[in-house]
Amino acid sequence: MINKVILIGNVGADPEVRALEGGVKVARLRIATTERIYNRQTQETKEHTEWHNVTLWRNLADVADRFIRKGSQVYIEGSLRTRDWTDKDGNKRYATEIVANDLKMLGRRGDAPASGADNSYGGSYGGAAQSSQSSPSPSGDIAASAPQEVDDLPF
Amino acid sequence: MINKVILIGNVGADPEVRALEGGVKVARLRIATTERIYNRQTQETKEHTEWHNVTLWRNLADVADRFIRKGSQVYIEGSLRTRDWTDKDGNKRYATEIVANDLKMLGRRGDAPASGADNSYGGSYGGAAQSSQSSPSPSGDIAASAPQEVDDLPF
Amino acid sequence: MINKVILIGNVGADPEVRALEGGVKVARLRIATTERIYNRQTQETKEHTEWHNVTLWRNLADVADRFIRKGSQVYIEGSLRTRDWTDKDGNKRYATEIVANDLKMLGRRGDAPASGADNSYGGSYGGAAQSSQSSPSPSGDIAASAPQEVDDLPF
Amino acid sequence: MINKVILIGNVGADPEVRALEGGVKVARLRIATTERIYNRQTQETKEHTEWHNVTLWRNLADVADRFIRKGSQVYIEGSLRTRDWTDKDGNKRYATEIVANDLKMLGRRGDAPASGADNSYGGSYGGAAQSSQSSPSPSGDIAASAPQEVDDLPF
DNA sequence: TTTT
DNA sequence: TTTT
Repeated sequence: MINKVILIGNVGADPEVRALEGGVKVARLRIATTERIYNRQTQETKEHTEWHNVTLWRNLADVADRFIRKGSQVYIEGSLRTRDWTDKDGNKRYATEIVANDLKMLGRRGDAPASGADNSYGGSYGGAAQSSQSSPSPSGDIAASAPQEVDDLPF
Repeated sequence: MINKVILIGNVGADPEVRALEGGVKVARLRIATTERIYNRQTQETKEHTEWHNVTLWRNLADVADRFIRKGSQVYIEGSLRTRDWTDKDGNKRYATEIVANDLKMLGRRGDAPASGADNSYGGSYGGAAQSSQSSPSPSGDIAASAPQEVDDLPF
Repeated sequence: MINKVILIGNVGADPEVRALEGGVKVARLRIATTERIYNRQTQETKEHTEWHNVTLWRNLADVADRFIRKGSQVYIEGSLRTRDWTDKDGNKRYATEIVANDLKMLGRRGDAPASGADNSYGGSYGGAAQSSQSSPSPSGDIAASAPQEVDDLPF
Repeated sequence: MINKVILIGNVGADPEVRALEGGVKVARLRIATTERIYNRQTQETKEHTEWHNVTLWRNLADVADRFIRKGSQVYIEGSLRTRDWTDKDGNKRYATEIVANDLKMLGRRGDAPASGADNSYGGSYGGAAQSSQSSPSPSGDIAASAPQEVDDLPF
């Protein structure tokens, strides 16, 4: 009835983007959420990083494609989906992913994702990606697979 | 950084509960979240049910053990955790679960999980379940792995 | 950037529903969320009830109108909105409300809101409301101001 | 039963911090959440900024005091609380606030809150603030009853 | 004003 | 395997 996931974390690699037959765009992101856990017994703090597979469709895929790079900090809202199949050894396999329905870029406008600040992008993307990199990388509120509409709200 | 899941759904089977060496209690729940999806093209409404594996520890496991039965409607808040191992065929396997940090029972006090709708509590559960059934079955706000404490809040 | 409220609670009174000029429907709900707070010092448990003003528009208003009654347990997702005005004494006044973008009814189908099970509804609503009462009162997944659409998703 | 608020936004001013008798620390933040709303009729996009009053206690107040400045981007999780009183004109007054139970700083480590983008920290804050500014300003995951710090995230 |  |  309610199946909701909220993530804030860093992107582990540039998004994988492809277009399905029919032109529908899909993107896939790996997102790390790191937490520190204090063990009262041993008085030690341990760090645990969890990696999440996020799938984005259409507009959200496009936003990811244009603005998200390895190292970007993002907010994701979505829902859980587990796919299953039978592998070559005849075993039932499962993979759980988050299907996004919202995506926001965090940090300030000029934020350099990852090591991109100091260099490294050099020539690795084609013209379009290049230019979107050099254009002002928006901070949040891009996105919205279903842009809100209003007509006569009295406020 | 933020790794949060919120579920509202129905429990597919009585909880599996066990105690680890050391006495720590763990429970496992299967929770179904069903959504209806309207396809504008075909004008059809399709239903999709997603099944979630939820793990509860200590107090939350105890609450699940005592109050949750097949059919119960519950609210779960928790975080995603993916375990991995190598199976007998040498393949890397993954399983994603939700580790609960909050659990509330939904519906009203007298709500019958599952077939209880017809008022057939009388004898319909075994001894143990009986007694937990006949004790005041709380609606919500049981739980709390980390019970809130207050001492001097000025409100 | 993110302004999100999630409530699960009981409705304090039947919804107030009206139609604006132009036919747009609006409903207002009062929702109580009660929590129990344990004070370790005094070893006492105190209960605190918080009352929330929820505004619902269009489809959600219609769902509230038809299915929600005093005592209903509901899930609300929405966002915070504070209105301000100047009162007759010239003071700036503020009122904060939750504008809903999702609404689900909790509990099982046959759940009686409040004391409605044993009586009281009798004749208190007009024909339409009556019939909607006697029609299957949906548990959840009614609603959706923005119904999901799918056309070519590969799952 | 569930009374949950999630905010991501920018802080409008340095936190107001004070200590109650007994030494308990409290901080108050003003947080702006801005959304863009597309009006299909007029094909215009309007921007709306909502301001939230957030109250933080003890550890969270301390974190706010040390690390949050005007312009900081933050994640807040908390619950709604409405206080009421009677004003000098005898009117019942209400004020709604969010009592935080989690706080994370967003953006990367070196992120300059507000006008800091140009590296102009030099002398712009008073002594105490200075030192907290010059200490490693963590990006997120400080905070909370279980303070979390990061310095060497590999991405 | 709801619920437990 | 739940619920509607």
